[in-house]
Amino acid sequence: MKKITPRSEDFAAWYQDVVLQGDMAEPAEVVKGCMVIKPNGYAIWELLQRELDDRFKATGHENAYFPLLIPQSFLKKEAEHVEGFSPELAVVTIAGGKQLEEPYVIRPTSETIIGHFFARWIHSYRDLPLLINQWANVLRWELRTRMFLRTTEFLWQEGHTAHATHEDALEETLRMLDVYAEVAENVMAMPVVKGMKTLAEKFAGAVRSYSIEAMMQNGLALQAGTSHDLGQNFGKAFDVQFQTKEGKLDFVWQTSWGVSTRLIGGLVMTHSDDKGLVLPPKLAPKKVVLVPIFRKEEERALVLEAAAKIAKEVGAHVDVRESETPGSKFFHWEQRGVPVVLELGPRDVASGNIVIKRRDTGTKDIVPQSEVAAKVKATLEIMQKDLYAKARQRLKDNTVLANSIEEVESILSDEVTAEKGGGKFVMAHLKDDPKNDARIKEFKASVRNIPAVDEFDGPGKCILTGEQVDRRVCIAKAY
RNA sequence: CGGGGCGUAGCGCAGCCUGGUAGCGCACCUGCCUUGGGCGCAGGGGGUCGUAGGUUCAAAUCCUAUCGCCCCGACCA
Repeated sequence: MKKITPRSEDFAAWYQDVVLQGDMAEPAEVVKGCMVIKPNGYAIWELLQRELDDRFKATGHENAYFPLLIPQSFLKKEAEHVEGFSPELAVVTIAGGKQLEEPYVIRPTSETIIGHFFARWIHSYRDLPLLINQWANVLRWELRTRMFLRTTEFLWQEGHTAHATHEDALEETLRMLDVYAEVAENVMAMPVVKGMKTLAEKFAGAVRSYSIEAMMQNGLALQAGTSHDLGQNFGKAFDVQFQTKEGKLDFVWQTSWGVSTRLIGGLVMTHSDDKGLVLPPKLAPKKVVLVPIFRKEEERALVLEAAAKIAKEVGAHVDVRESETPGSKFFHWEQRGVPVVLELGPRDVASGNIVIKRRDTGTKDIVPQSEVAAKVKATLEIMQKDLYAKARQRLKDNTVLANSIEEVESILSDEVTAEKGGGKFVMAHLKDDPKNDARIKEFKASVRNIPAVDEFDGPGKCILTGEQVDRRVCIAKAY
């Protein structure tokens, strides 16, 4: 059986091993940079989709679907947008055996084509706000890919909304950022730093971008979700005008926001260990698996009967496979991140007990069968909380302050970070200016965001320009 | 696109230097035996050695060309 590379040895190899051994996905092989999401991985995505979609609906959004192909000219209508995405576009030039008069691009994101349709649908302030979400695949020709974290094609949702005022649009932008942060923390048990992107790092075509940033076990940052205040940029590019209450014409104020299957990569790198996948109970397709154990034929019937009864009570999957031994079943479910595994053998049938094992801590408890349902429920709840607490502590322990550019650079230097597992979130005072971002990039780090909540010491002088800024920004190396 | 590595059974690899019957581990199939952390034993199936050309009596092995994949970097959710 193939071993999982320990995190301490090679974090990137560990990540690949966990994904493969957890049977979540595999490289598509015949399609460059793409992956096949296998049932075990897709089930996690479905649970995550449900959690997100429920919240989108609860905040007034409706789902819709727009075409995969976008006329090439659409991309060019917003200057920054085309500049930002051009390098990574795949273009359809031939269809039906004929050269197309105007090529289509395969959507890298859908602001442009949605903008086009918004222009047709919106005429009055009464049509606003328009709150649309799309679940879709998009394609970006990335130079380097990693399963879930960055693939050529990926699955995501993209919210697109139009509002009558900038205030409304900004409120929406921040509301959805909050939704993302809430799902990340309460569902994925993945703490995040919520904040505003610098001007250098914002989405191509946005006025301002906001993000949630998570810290992986090696200390690298992962941008886990983004929400954009698009201002009137796309409104003007696509002529999305409406008549105000006062009878004047104005362009709509738009937002867009998205999270992707990348979240699954973040989930893996937040909780999993050297034995394989660890899933927070809320995102575990199988929360409880019961492994029956028996020797003799007469034991078999007794054990399976008891197992079926208990499984029904606690909602467990019984692993009845004849071809595998209990030992191999334990490894099997461990690698797949099942939060709780129950062991039931002749000893337990005789004593009326059952063995309950937690995936994250590896601890085994023996409890009376009469209490197993309550015990499982409690264990799942505790595990969800513990995973979050552990990740929160890691984020806290690896967030440090720095008061000079030299200090930032030395903390993030190659000797201690990246594959070595010593990555940090470095908090420093830095003016939001692309020139300053460029200086940070010199040592392969970036400003992740300017936190919405200042948990540190308030205003200070920019470590590069000496100008007064109102809080520290988060600097880190990132995926 | 720059640097490095690799293409041999489903997967992971050895064989290549020094040309001569296609090999190992895992997985798979059959039977027996086992089952509280990856059971064991016996038998079995499966490969135009990435592709194309060349050298040779003979090529996985030597030569030439070509295609593809992976890793590191630049780009990025």
